[in-house]
Amino acid sequence: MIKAAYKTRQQELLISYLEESCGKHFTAEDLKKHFEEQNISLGTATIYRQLEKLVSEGKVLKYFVDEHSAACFEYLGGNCAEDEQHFHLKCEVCGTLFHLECEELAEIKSHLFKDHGFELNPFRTVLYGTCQNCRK
Amino acid sequence: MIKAAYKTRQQELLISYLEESCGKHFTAEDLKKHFEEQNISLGTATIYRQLEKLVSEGKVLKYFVDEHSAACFEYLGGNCAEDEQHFHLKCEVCGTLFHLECEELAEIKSHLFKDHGFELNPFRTVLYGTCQNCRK
DNA sequence: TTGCGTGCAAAGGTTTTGCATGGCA
DNA sequence: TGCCATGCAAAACCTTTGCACGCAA
Repeated sequence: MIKAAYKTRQQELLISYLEESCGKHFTAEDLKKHFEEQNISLGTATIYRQLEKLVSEGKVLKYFVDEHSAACFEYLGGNCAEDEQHFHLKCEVCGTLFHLECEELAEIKSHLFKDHGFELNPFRTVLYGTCQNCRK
Repeated sequence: MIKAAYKTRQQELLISYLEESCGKHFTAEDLKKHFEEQNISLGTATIYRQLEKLVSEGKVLKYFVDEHSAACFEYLGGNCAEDEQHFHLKCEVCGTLFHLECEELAEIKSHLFKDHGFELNPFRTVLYGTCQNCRK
């Protein structure tokens, strides 16, 4: 049984703002404030529910900058969502989000699968570390 | 000004249990339950405060598996600290947290480093997916 | 005796949930 | 009309903090 998935005004507002802001990241509160400033009402629960859906579709990435502070969300865009074959690297120093090419993903993924029976979900996985620039 | 750092019964109990359970991970709640089962009283705040101290001393590792669920703690001190470099695999279905062996870690890590200049932080990174059991 | 550690309960912040209402198809 | 999405408030959740008391040195 498949859910109907209606289109709503709130959904469109949220997605369209995220699309505009590709490459930036937001907390749920950031988003709420943004719409408040425009006198657009968007409930917190709605924001979380929409974001969760987008995350599970691979259109938005969710990650954590600080240990126990709010989650960050970042739009990955239509083009990225299409092909499943990429990883996300998050630099803990500068905060940049990198996209890792397919070959490496395939390598790691198949390694985990063959040797450990573990089927990796690249949508949800974020590799944390330090990028080239920040290591200097 | 240096703090006095008293030795307490609770502290000893906690450390000794962690030492026994080297290589395993716990949430604060796991620890609390463990001591409750033995009819040993150990307040939640005390557990957090002791763990925090151990983390800052580098004897215990603290990491986050799921977005907003409890932090995991793992003893690093003493004998097992050596090369206990491992990855964390989290099954999205059953919720189990697995520890991945060293060789694979090294492989993935050096790959990212050599080919992408990215220095992976294995403590912070959790690989999400589906484990062998849950794929059946 | 001094002052750190403990334990309880309350506060803190983020996210989820229940439920009535609104709105898409 | 049927049923999903929304929004509010309350609940849930983990963790931190305030404060009085206990206990190590």
